[in-house]
Amino acid sequence: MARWLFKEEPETYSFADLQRDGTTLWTGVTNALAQKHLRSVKKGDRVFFYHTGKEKAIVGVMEAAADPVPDPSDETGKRVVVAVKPLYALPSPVTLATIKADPAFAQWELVKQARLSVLPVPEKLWQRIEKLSNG
DNA sequence: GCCAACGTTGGC
DNA sequence: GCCAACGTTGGC
Repeated sequence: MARWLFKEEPETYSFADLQRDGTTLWTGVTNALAQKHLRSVKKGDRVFFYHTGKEKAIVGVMEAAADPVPDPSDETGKRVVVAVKPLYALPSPVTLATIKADPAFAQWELVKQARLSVLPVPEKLWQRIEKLSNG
């Protein structure tokens, strides 16, 4: 099972919105590298929900509810979207500042490439974030 | 509000 | 097909 991080502005769609809806289609990813990552997602993969913008923190965990499917709104037929469902909110959000302060994350794309909206999370980093969240 | 990073566009 | 110019994004 692979692990990922998806970014979204909470003003646009927050983790609370996802918990309310029960499931949603993760759409609007247009960047080529982000799309490449998105196509690699498999049903059952775990995904961190990162609130970008003002908040800049990982706030929850969700799960890919299905494999990626073609984006119906994309005429080229090359883009995909992924259905996700919420699993649980993190005990406490893990902020970007916390992540940047920890050398373990120095090589991670979240830090190195700020504008990437879909990125893989190495297993060790995932566990470290869960640990940071638990205090 | 500014600026750096990066992606995209358009002229050649 | 290259690359400069431009626009957008996201962090500070």
